[in-house]
Amino acid sequence: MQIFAREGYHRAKMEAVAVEAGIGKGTVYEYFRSKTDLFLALHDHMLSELKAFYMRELSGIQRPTLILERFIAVAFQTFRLWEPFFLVFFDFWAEGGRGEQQALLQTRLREAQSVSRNEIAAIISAGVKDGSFRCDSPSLAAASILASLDGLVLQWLCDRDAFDLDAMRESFTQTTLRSLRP
Amino acid sequence: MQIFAREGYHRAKMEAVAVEAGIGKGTVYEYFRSKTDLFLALHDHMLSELKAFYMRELSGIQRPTLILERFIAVAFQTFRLWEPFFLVFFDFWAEGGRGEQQALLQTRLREAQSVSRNEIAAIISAGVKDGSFRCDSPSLAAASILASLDGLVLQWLCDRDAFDLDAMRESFTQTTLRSLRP
DNA sequence: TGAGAATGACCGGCCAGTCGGTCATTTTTC
DNA sequence: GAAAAATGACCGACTGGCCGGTCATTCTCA
Repeated sequence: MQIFAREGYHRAKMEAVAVEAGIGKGTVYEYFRSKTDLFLALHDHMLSELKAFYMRELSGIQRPTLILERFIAVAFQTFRLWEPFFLVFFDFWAEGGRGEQQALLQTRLREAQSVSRNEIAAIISAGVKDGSFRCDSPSLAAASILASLDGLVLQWLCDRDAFDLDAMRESFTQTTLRSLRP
Repeated sequence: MQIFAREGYHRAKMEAVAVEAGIGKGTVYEYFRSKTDLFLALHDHMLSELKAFYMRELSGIQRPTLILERFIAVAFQTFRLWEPFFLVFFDFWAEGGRGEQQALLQTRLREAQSVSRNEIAAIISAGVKDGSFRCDSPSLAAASILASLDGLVLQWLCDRDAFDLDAMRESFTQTTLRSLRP
């Protein structure tokens, strides 16, 4: 992750990965068939870690409004906490948008997106049911929220200084919750 | 643009660019010092074209509400119209987030971001002044809107089928305008 | 002592960038 | 106005370095 985050997939050298891991280059190939394989494995690992983090942080909360509020807060936390993760993720997006050639990668990307979208949509739906939210299409709303977060982390990473992350979180939370208010 | 969009910066070959342009590889180097130089020039060109497109589509509209509504509509139009552009832009984001090494690129990225943010913020401010909007921080709101659009195009390109662009535009427009309503 | 883990020198494909040369067009000269 | 000279856009074969992946050898440990 260190190497891929710093250099990007294409510039990252297997030699550097081995050195960072404190092993020989050949040893890397004992565990991963190829560079692509390593990269894919890294992605899967990070994604499951991230998911576990969310589960941990959101477990036990009942009211949809609070879950959503907390979700956004946690998302903003991950920006800083998982900065290398997102740097690596950039490469996935860049490749995944290309399609065709990168079928494997694209499949994972889509799956990850749809899983998180469904999860958020479920929370919104629950909120609609118990009257704390009003929303015509929870799925669209979920996609929109996730897109915003993607876009925000992207902007932040491209220009950390121009971005007051805390102010943005505050503002974004308010806006999002207000847009769902009955 | 064709080649960079289809292959991504790193996979794109200068040879392929030359073939696509119907010239010899050597000739490319008569006009661009290096691959990076070509890529940067492409970016600048596309950005100014895009800007011109927005100017054309938004000129003459007076009321802030209508400008913003139209802006969002045009943005969604560009998703389809400028698809290759955004594919290329992915690479810029992926590299620009890396910093250090890519100083030139990052500078451009930041500048482009801040220019568009200021433009949107100005529209919102105008709306606040004439009473058609309510907003504590036009700058934050603008950043949020742009981030959403970035994230949406990203999601769409990664999975065009799972995304009803028109429905999303409709929903996003309503949500955004509602969040600014006094 | 041998089976499996670890190693890093090495190989081969790849590709950005170079360079000597061609040729159509323009300019100069007589 | 025609021959000669100058120009510079264009070309693509070639090179040098880079790096993913391999494999013969060394190491480790039970």
